[in-house]
Amino acid sequence: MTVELRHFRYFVAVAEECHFGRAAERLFITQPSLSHQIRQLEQAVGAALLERTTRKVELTPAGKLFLERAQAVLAAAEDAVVDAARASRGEIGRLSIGFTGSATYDLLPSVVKIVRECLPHVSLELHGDLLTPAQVTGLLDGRLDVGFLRPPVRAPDINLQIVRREPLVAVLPETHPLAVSETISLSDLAADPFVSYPSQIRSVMHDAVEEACRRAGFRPQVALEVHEVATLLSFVAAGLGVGLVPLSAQRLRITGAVYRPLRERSEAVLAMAWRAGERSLVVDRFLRGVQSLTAQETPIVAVSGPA
Amino acid sequence: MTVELRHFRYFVAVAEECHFGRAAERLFITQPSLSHQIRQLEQAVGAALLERTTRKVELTPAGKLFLERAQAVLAAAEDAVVDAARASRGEIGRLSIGFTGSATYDLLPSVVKIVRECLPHVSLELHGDLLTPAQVTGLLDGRLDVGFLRPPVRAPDINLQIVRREPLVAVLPETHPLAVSETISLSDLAADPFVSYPSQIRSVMHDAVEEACRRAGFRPQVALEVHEVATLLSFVAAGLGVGLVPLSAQRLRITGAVYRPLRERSEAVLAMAWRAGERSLVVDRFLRGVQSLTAQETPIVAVSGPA
DNA sequence: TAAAAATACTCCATAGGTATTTTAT
DNA sequence: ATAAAATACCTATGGAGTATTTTTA
Repeated sequence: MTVELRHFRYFVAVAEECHFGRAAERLFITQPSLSHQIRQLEQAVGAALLERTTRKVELTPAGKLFLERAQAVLAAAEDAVVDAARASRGEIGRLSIGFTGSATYDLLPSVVKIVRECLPHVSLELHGDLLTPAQVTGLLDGRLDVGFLRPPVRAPDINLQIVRREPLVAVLPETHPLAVSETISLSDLAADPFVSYPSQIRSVMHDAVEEACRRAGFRPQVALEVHEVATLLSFVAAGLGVGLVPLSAQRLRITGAVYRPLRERSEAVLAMAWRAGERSLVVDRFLRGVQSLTAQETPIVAVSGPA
Repeated sequence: MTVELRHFRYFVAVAEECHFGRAAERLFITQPSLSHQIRQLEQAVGAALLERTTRKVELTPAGKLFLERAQAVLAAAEDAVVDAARASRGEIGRLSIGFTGSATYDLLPSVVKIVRECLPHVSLELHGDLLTPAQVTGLLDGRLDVGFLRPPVRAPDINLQIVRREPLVAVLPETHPLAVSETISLSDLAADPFVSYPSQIRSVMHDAVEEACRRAGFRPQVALEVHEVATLLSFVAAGLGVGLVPLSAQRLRITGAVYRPLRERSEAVLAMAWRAGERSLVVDRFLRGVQSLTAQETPIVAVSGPA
């Protein structure tokens, strides 16, 4: 004999009514059938759950405990069904989103806003400061649903959409001679030590910096390599060198360092990534939400001049 | 169609195996039967839980959520059965015990000790400072399983067993003239104001005090009535009168008041009470535990002379 | 084309029904 | 004496089996 939900339902009815006849009526079955099922349950449990005489039915201590548990089981089973239905309609669910370092700061509020508006009952799981390769593996093995990262991504099965193209800006110690200029030319920094991004792990920001400098006619002398924009800022503020960051990182400020726009054209691309075969309604709605924002050409972060 | 535990079991197997054939094997049923049951489940839920092709089976987002819930439901159902069996064997359970004011202080540690030894997995619920009538109603309506109270109890369906007979001792302000004596005679207190127990609600301690004084040849002038021994002590310490308490209350001390044994014989009886029709193994074992202690004539509290 | 899920049907185990007996107040 | 649970036996729903078809990688 295996215990089924039926047994729980029947037991709860009898325990609540303290009467087989009334319980049977409530369950739309006959009293003998109910008696039989309760007997089966007691046999399966291996203990008496009800103390019955012909005048009254009452719970044994084991029955009292079982009643509480049975009610919990029935509620949990019901919830499982209802919530699965809701999840299939995209009403509830979980969304796991990854951010590359700089995007963490300015994109996160917009993302949270989109989710709260489009997907009110979806819980968010946010992973900041993930470099592109970490996000790609996260997407592929299911730990992430959506990633905000810097291309290129060399993986099939990952869809990409450019969310933002933004210029690089220079970060200078406030004591730097050029800190007095409104804008600066990248070539003026040719002699400065650079705080840049990891070269080993093929960071895209590293490449962007190298490329910008190459076009300005020099190779930067990299004094330090950092993983996070915040670290870069603190090193620049300490006077250890100059750096380049995406415009959006200007959100993040630190005393002792200033941002200055570059006269040269430069570009860092931020893209949104997701699994090509994505089925989830929740992810789908989120993607649409982000797309509608970027489509209307409203820069998610309004830039208000040099910091 | 009603969802049964069977559906949960089958779904979990398929979700874990990601393969109908293997899951069916594991469940000792055939693949078509399993397919049919899963289909029923999906119909009942009203959502696709599995994405199947002939090459692979994978979970939809709703299916992922349902898998977690289903596993929880199955575990809860299993636990309900196992724990009910344990409860019937008295291995787990709850025990709710009431104490009269004075017994709270000296009996509680012994009670906890008995439970920890005889009933290791039983959780204790303790209710202190309950007068006899409150305990009797608590026992009758099931809020208490056992009570330690002072007789008499005028209710059928309640079993009583005397746990301890103890003399009364006098509590005097330390400034009282008789506080210098080793022992005192109750009749010497005939002129003193008394701090005593409630007369309205037929407190047994009140009767015990009245009776002791009557036998000593006087009626006490009751200056104050209190509900708890601790309150009595503080009033005596404040010099508002003298009082009588059961010997066991000596555990409780207060600066400014002293205990003195009485030369007269006096007696306060403490009894253990429980429902006459008690079925619970847990209660039964507890009662036996207490009985074995009182039977061997070991006073639960050793008295070490006047305080 | 081959592996695996779905479909079509058949069968019997058992949930549930009816009639009756037992039991405790 | 009677209300209510247990027992005995019967019925039929539906869970599970066998054989087969459909699907897609």
